[in-house]
Amino acid sequence: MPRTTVQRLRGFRDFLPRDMALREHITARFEEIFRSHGFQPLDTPALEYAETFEGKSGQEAETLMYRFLDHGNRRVGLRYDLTVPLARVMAMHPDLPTPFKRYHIAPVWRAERPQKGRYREFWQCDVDIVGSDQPIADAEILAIIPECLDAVGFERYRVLINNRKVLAALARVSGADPDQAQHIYRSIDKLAKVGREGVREEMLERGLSPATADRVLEIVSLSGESDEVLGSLLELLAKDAVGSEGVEEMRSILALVPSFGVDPACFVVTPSLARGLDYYTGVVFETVVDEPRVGSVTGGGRYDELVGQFSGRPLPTVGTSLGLERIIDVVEELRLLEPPRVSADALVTTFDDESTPESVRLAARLRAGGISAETYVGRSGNIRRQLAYADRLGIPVALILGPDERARGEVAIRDMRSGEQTSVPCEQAPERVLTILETS
RNA sequence: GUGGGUGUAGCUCAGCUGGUUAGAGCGGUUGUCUGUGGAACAACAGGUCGUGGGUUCGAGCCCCAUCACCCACCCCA
Repeated sequence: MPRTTVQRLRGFRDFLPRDMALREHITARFEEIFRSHGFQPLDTPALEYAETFEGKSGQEAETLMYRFLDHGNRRVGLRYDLTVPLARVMAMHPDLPTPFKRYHIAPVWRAERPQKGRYREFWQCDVDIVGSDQPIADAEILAIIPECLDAVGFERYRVLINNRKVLAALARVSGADPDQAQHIYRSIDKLAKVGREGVREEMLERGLSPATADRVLEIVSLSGESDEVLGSLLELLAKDAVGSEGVEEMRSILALVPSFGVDPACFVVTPSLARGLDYYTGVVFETVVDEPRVGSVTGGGRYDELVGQFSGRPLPTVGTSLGLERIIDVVEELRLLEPPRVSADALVTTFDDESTPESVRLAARLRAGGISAETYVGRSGNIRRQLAYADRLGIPVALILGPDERARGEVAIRDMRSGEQTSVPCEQAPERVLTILETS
């Protein structure tokens, strides 16, 4: 028989049960937090008209989109992020009450060269608030980031914040040509990576004058307490109305964040933060961790024009994306969470074919009592093999229903961790199993 | 898209300067053990040495190409 090649597409992964345990645990925590803030669930198709995604995120992003012709010769594409589909949904459902708060946990696809912390199919956990231009919306999104990261054990991270308006002002104030603005953003974004000299060199290479480059560097190198940096920024950009507005926005947002119950110390105003996606119009932010080096684990910002690209009627929106696999990489590397067990709580063994129905009924009784229970589905008999099965899967309780027990209307219940085993009347089985589960 | 590294069993690897039938540990299955897991012992299964070509009497080992994976750049979650 000819065999099919056993191969996965590059950058695509299988998630085995041991992987799923952690993934689901983490997404469940995020979901809990999102819902506790009143965000509602949303899902959209993986595949959409290519046009939906085009002209939204930027040139760079577009080259990374999976696009192709379907059987009906339609130009289609796999979603590149969850933000653009949200904008499309808002435009298609103008009756949705605003402000609209939604979360969306789903895979996205990018045809990049895979490497550490980077895959072609990966999951984003997005929260967005559509239809509010108020600082409280930005503040709530920002506050949720540390709440989520803390919930999965993160201890050291920084949420960098900047504002596109400040960036635009920076380009104007330093005397660059308007068409050089993009070059400036590109270069300064690498400040932390290549240092001042590296950024300066790159700006000169891209045709900026030394005087302009130095002025850019002066502003971008500001660091320290957020209040101080904001104050200095305001002075340096005083002549620029939009830039000053951007600074004030950050000030009012950061002033509100502590009221959400998060420690403001993790937020760092970072004038060099640019972010690549074209649709951002106001504050932008991303979270970085120093160890392990996985790049940013979250990214987001305010995009007030994107919905308007679909409906003609702009809706101010702010949101963020948490990168599931990078967060998992950190959690695994630093052993921040114990992966939960995904096996059943109890295994009911089958002694022989004749008594198997009784074992099946016992498992059903356990389930009715709120215990996840499976009956061994391999060949009956050979208790040794069945206990080994429970052991391998990490099932903490095994039940044995042999002739001796049946004669007395009992069942033997074995605590797989301690090896202790006692017989109890069948009716008491759920109670006994629960006791073992609680103590382990 | 650009640069670098690596490809031998499911996993981690060994394989002496090219020399008969390619090995180990772990894992898997089965048995010792037709009423008891984690241990031990034994057996078995599993490999066209990534693929194609070349050099050679002879290639897992040398050369070329190609593919895949990893790392970095670009960009990003």
